[in-house]
Amino acid sequence: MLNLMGKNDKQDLIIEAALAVFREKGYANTRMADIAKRAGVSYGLVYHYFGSKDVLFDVIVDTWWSSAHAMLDAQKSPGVDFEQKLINIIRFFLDTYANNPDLITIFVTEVSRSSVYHTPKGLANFQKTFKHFEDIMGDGQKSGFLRKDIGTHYLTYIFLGAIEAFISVMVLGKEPMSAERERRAINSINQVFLNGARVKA
Amino acid sequence: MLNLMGKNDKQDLIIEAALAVFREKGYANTRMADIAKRAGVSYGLVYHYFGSKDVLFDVIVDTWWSSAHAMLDAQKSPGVDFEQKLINIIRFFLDTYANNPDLITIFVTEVSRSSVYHTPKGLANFQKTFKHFEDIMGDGQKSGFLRKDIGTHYLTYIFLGAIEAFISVMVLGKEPMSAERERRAINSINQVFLNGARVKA
Amino acid sequence: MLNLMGKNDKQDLIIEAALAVFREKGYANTRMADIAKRAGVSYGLVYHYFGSKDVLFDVIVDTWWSSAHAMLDAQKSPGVDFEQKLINIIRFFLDTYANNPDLITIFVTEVSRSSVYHTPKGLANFQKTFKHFEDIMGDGQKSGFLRKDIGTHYLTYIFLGAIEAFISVMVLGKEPMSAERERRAINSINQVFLNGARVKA
Amino acid sequence: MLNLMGKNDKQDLIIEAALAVFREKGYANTRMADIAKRAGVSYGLVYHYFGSKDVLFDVIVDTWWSSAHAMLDAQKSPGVDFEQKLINIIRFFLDTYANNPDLITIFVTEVSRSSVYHTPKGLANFQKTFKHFEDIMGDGQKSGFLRKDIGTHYLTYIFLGAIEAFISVMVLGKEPMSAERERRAINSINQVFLNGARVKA
DNA sequence: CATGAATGAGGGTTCATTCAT
DNA sequence: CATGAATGAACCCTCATTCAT
Repeated sequence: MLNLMGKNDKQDLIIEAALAVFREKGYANTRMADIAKRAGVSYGLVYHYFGSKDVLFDVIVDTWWSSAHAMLDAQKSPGVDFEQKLINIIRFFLDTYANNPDLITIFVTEVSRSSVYHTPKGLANFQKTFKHFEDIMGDGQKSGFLRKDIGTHYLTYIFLGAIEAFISVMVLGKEPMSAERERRAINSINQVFLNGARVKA
Repeated sequence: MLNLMGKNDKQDLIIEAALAVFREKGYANTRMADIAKRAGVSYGLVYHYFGSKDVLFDVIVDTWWSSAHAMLDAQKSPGVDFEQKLINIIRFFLDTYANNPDLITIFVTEVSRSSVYHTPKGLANFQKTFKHFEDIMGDGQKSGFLRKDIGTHYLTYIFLGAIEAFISVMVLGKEPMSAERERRAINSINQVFLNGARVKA
Repeated sequence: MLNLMGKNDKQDLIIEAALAVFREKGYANTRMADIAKRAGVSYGLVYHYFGSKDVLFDVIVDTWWSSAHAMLDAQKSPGVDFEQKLINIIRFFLDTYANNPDLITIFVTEVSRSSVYHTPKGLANFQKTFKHFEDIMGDGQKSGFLRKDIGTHYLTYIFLGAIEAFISVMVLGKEPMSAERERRAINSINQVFLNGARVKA
Repeated sequence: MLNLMGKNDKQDLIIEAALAVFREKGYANTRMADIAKRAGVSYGLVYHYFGSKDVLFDVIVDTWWSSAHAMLDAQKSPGVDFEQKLINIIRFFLDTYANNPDLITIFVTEVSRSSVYHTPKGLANFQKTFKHFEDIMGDGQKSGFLRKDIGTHYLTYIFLGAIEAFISVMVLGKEPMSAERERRAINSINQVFLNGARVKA
């Protein structure tokens, strides 16, 4: 399933082992020896390929940010219906949770807050993502779809926050994903974000 | 400003120093020596009062959870207008950010994801909080204020997610809080959550 | 029962607590705080009276050596029957075990080997005791009671070794003492030491 | 001289250094840094091989108990003359003293009392040894060589006590061993144990 | 490529001791 | 006499990283 480096060799074994161990124990409690053992290689080899624990973690984290940025870039084409864009974005996160739970768990538990706060690179990636969202919200306002009396910042808080909260609860509760759950999540987030939670008069 | 223990003695100095250092460096990179030095006390005194780094951190984290649980409990009284409850909740987070930025920063960067995922106690606290939110949303549905076609889980994702996203962005960007910003945040989150982001027909 | 210092006050409470804790945990694993807590006093007071952990331990150990030296001195009077001397000596150890098990346990487990080997004072006390035994054996040879073809060193090894082995087994096995057991022990040690273990022709 | 692990590598260097340092300073006052320095290896290598100070000590102590148990097992063959068994046992201790004084010194000063009293493993080893001695004494009684009116417990106290006292005095006095001294020790212990110290009528 | 022995700086923790009250 | 808050040197252990083979 996963083949981050393009070569199905020891490097991939190490990456996959690292994903599993980082998810289970968190960055601070992960030992390079754990990763090597899980990958079935000597731990000299981990250094041969990745140089340091930090670099290995970065490789994984970059995988995440790259895919997120790519997905958000893809939503910039003006031809797509706005509501469909929102659905695409939600679906991207849910699919990642379904297909690569280790990766998104690491993102949620190790990167989304701590690493973003404590490293310049993390902050830059976060801000880039946030900017993507704001741009999309700005487009929605320009096209007359979204209300203009709420700043794009706030629209992003609500929409991104909802997705993140959903994913986080799945991760924190280690809940499995299903097609039905995915359908309902997309619909609910979309419904409330666009139409509000209040009963209409 | 802060006086968690009710006595303005060495224990408080240590707690305040710990808040500052944990926020600056994160749990993993915090040295007990840093805390002692910042508090202006000897190395051993931190252990005299708190026993271990872990316990010291827990004391701080418990402060947060306790105040959050207390605030949410207070919203359970049926006499209060539902929309006012939402505003109270949003305001609690914003006020904490304004008055105790170290505490909420530690919560956002060290506790809200990582600790919740990796410790049973963290998970329990999170689930208790989530349950509080769901109960409130359930009350809103029963009273006819909120739509019933969206589950309380999803309503919570949207509302809690929005608040958390807002606070997180403030924390991550180290942005200052102001009365005007607070007013606008409350209004925006409330508006979109209740009425939706879509332009009305 | 025990009143080592002659005053039944805090000092005695501390000594008694120290006896109990040193026996339970051994010197290395005994905390001054444990002793203070067991005695029901603040641990500043332990220092007030005894100055240091080392001194406190020494006070206890000296109690032992003093009583042992005094008993052995008392056996020097020429008027006493030699076999009775041996019995007196054996009985002294057994009675101490019965009346002050903490003290003799500390002697066996903490002093008799380790402290004797590692401290000059311990060695001096041991050598003084050994000399006492040798003198007694020498007297036994001079009076024509003991064989002269075995050096007093070796006679001491056998006799002292037997007593020590008996006491140690009691201590190590935490076995209770009884009058019957005491009678048999005295008789057996005496019998074998004087007449040998071999079946007579 | 000593090669406990069968490979003359770093592990052996560490074991040999540990023997020397544990003997000189005792367990409590031994620093892992001392052992590493004495062995001429880095600090971490001691942990690489032995995991902890405790384990390192245990490895050494197990060496002792194993050899003692093996020797005692070897005396169970019925074909050997009983008096020769006693001599073999005495000689084993004296030879160990001559060939591996560090090991037996550690046993006498750190293990024989304190560790036996304070650790279950130590107690079990001691009891196994004591049982060996009792069995041998029981065989001596059955074969008609030893008197039956003295329990095997007491015969063991006398015989084992004598050996231990002899070795302990050598250790505590740091006395050198010689062939002549060994011959005399064996003869004296054997003589008194079998025939008694009393002048025959 | 691959191994794992070897390194050593770093950090949490302990606990005997001091001293102001 | 009595207390216990305060001190800080000492030490065990961890683990990322290096490097000879």
